Amino acid sequence: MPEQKLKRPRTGRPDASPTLEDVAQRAGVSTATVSRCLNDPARVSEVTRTQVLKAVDLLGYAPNFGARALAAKRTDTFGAIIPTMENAIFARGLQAFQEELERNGITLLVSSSSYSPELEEKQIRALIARGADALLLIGHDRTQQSYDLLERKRIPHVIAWSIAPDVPRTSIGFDNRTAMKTLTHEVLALGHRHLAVISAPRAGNDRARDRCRGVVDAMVQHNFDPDRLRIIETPYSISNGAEAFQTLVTTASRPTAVLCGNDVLAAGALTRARELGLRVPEDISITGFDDIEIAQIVSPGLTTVHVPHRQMGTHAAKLLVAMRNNEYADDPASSVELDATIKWRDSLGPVPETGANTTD
Amino acid sequence: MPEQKLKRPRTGRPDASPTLEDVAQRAGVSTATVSRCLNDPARVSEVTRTQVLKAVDLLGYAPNFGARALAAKRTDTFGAIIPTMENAIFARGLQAFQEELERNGITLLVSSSSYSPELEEKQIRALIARGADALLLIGHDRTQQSYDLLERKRIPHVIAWSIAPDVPRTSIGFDNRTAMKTLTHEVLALGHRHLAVISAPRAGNDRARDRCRGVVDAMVQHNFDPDRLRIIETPYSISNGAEAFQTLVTTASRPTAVLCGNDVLAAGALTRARELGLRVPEDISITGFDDIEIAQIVSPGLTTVHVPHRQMGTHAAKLLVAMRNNEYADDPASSVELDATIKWRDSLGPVPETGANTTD
DNA sequence: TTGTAAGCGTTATCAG
DNA sequence: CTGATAACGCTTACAA
Repeated sequence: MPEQKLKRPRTGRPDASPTLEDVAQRAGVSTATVSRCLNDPARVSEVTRTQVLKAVDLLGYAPNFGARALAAKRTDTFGAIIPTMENAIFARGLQAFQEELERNGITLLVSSSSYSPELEEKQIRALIARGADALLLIGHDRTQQSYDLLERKRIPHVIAWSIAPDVPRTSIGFDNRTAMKTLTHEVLALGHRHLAVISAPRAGNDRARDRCRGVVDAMVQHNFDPDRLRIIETPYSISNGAEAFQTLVTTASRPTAVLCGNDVLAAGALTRARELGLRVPEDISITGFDDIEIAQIVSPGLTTVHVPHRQMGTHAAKLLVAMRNNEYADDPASSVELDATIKWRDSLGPVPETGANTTD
Repeated sequence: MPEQKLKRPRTGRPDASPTLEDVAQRAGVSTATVSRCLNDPARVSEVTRTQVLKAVDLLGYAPNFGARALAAKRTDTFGAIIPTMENAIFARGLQAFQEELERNGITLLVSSSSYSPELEEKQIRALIARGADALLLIGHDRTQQSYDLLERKRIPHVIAWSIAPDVPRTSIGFDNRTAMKTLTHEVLALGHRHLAVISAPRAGNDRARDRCRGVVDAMVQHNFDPDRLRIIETPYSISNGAEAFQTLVTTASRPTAVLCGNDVLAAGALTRARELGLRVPEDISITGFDDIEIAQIVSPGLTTVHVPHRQMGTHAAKLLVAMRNNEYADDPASSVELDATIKWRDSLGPVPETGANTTD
């Protein structure tokens, strides 16, 4: 007597999750039909579709992620690697990125690299290993291995927060250098001659590097000697900003304006200025970069560079979705440059009249 | 002539990712052995292990996520659903959670519910569908369906940021009610009689509810009529905090102390106070809750309740890992209550002497 | 429009 | 200690 071909007797596991097969049985159709119903409803007849869908929610069926990934060779999961989650710099952009992905039925996996290219490489590997279909990366500085890996595995990726016109990579961002240069022009126009900048470490961080360069550009353009520009590098954090500021102002020749690489650093500088009894901007001017929330709650409000966070996030998501769907139609030509504009508040003012600090 | 059994000829796809089989062939062993090498190295001999590992990195092999998930029935991915990513309230705790998971080789999937139980239910479904092995949830308020789902699918989960001693669920947090009560005691001890609170909407948010209750508790204990306590509910955001504060102080009987449900609201209140020309704490006192970074950069520094964010995150992760490994050894007895203490800064001071606002 | 069946790349059970 | 081999649950040609 031939053994009856009864697949998956399901004995003794009354509570296990229902499978496609269960639904198929219930609806009296094949698993293929059920699958189609779920993935491409248009391809099945009205009547069977209703049958199937009824069975689906009767059984509370939900597809098995692993199985689907294995068979379809895609996870509908994208990854994003940002330098840090500890402050809000990337929060708004990431939020927008996520929202756009969600509209496309894609889940976001986020990890952070602590501003280290080596760590980022590890994260890229991890994300790929977890089946990320595409990746969002911040800035252009990373190990060659990272790029090779992305290339070899054919992982669609876009680079945000920075543009590098000369480089053949899809990116969406703004020109950090020009933005900072513009801001510096304003500072100089207010009469400041003695500037200093508090920057993030420039190694492995093209945004930080470009911003510093922007300051230099402006100085050069005004015929000031850029070698006299004091730059302190320190990781982004409120307290580091405060420390750096203190170092700067307790120096013999104190600057009249301190340009910070971002708002977090600037917030720290501002706080310390207050603690030291320095009035901003009467005694000293301070500027930020990013225009995140703290820029408007510190006192005085921070004059800073407004960065189109949400736009970048949304656009990056759209780009990435398109790239994934076109099966790696990576095209540097679809790169986008957005504008970063100055946001005036109160922390930047004219140079103080007292000549005590002038060294010119 | 029997056809030669040559699995996976791999013709024409020279760049596809190598599989276990490729590695096995290369190393001259079976796929089973390779798998063991990777998952339980102790169970294979020294020599073959070296062979296999050599082949592995020669080929740059990385396991396929979907296949592994399908076969092993686990993804090594945990999920976390937090009410919001828009401010830093949960950032530090989540960071710690993530770090601990990473130590255990687990990836974190984060999503946010916008403080809506319905949305949270959707997120729970989504995370489970994506194969999350375990879940971190915030607070106890959620739909019954959410709990049922978790139960039915046997998903290990812990609840953080809140404790509910009477409820049989594994949780790790602090007592929001008592913490707020303690803070209120201090406020009352400073002579304030006319209090107001700016809270997040209490529906679906047990933390917010408990904090308000704490204020009432303290008032009752001091024999003050809690009905005279003005409570404004508004979603967490700087600008909402500012608006609520303005409403409060432009009212006929202005409070001398405003207790805010969290630091974000308080920062808004503080900012608006300044804009309105009110000195804090000389004219009016303001308190926060959470002790996130902005609490120390606003001016004056915010007197607030320090919440053990990182501890919660780390502990939650440990708990969850243990639960997953013990195959759902969910035990409410392993719940942990941490301490939340008052962090004194400068925004809370004695009640102003001018009797203009006293209504007692 | 629907069904059949061949994978997808692992893990895990059992023999050897 | 190692090798066959049967799942795992789904997608997707290919046929009917």
